Amino acid sequence: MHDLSFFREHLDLYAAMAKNRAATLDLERFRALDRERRELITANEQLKAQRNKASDEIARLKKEKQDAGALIAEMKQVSERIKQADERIAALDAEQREFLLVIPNLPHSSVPVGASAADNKEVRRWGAPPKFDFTPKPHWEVGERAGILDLPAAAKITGARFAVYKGWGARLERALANFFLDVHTREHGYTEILPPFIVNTASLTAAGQLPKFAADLFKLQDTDYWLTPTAEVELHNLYRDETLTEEQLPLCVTAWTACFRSEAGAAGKDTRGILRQHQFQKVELFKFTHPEKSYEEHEKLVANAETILQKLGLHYRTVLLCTGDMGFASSKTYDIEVWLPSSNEFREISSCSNCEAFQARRAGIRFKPKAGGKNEFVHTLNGSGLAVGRTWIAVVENYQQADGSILIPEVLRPYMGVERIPAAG
RNA sequence: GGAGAGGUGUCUGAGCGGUUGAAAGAACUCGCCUCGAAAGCGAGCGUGGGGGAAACUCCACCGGGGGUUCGAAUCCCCCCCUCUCCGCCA
Repeated sequence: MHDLSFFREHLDLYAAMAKNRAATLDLERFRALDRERRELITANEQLKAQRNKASDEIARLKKEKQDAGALIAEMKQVSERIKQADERIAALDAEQREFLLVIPNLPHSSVPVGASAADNKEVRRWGAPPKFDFTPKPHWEVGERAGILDLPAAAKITGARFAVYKGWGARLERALANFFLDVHTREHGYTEILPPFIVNTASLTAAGQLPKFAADLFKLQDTDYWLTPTAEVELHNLYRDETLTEEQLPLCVTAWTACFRSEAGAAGKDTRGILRQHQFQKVELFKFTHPEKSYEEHEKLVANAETILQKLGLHYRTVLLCTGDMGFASSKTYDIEVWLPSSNEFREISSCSNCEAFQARRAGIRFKPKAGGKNEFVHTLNGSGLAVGRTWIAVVENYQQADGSILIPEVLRPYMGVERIPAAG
């Protein structure tokens, strides 16, 4: 959400942003709404001041045993007018809030302007694609052959876009999640959090998923509960409506969770294998930072995520998303894309965003400046560190062997207890 | 799920219809004292919004939302959360 007075004074900025992000924005409607609302508030506050004065006067008169009847009668009228104005203002507030809640964040000046993923900018590349003396198979074939992935079973238990991992496959998923958490907590200074996997409407609104993207989420019937689409929601809301001290910043947390997405807009896309699932595991990185340090911290966060791929020896590239491809709440986003040899392409495995004060304002997360002065909103950053399921795919595809076995990267061996997943499963 | 108790400022904790934005204590900040510190003494110390160059001033906020009233932290209703006991359960 945007700061109201900033928004009011920089409408041109938002008009330009809407164009770059392919969003629609009816500024005339805002102007009319804003004008009416402010005029009403001013007038109403004068009435309230009058009522407050009169209340004191009534109290005084009563104490002195004098008649306050006339004043009470007059205030009865005033109160009625205040009540009507309050109702109208509440309606305008709601309307204005709805208006502001669906406007995406302003992109940072370093973000390239563009319409789609085609305009994203590759900023670096690490490693090289592995060489095979055979044709590498897609992960679902390798997984099925090794007996570590059972998609028909998942279809029976639940439905499409779900997976059953078996034996070493399940072990690999668990090993990856543990490895990620260990690296981020021991080497990168994040505090581990294990949050609920179910969140409420307020949390989703604060993080930016609602009200605009309800269709992407699973909602629990007859409750205010939703399955979390990402631990970003929980981690962000850890400090909702709280004021941190400047000394606490940057506050870095990480969490492993399951994530649930309806994938409503992805019908027919990535239907083979487990690339796009309704349920997947992810280790999330999240930072609450000082506004002046957020871009510095953003680079560090991306590096923290990249470290995991380097340790796993997986070839990847890092891409700066253009205005048209960024998420709703983000000011600047890097995607990390890992190499998948079966399709000869890079696929997203992490998305790291600086949301500046956009989410903090929605959630009321401030900090008290050391030097004194007004409390300010923190900047929030989030990123996958990494998506576990997609890393599973990358390991299985990049380390598959001609005989159907899968070599385990060195760093994972302590977690797996073996050097390779045997061909037979 | 049943029965009860409770949610007030950074914390503890008063208030239970009218100078209460909120007593008191603690913490914190500044000053005095001290070689320094502790104790002591004096002063300050919530958030958001409107107006003003500023001094300052107005409005809102005592879990959330409604209601009663000239006036609500205080009375009534609904909801949420916490705690205790019982039941159930991983």
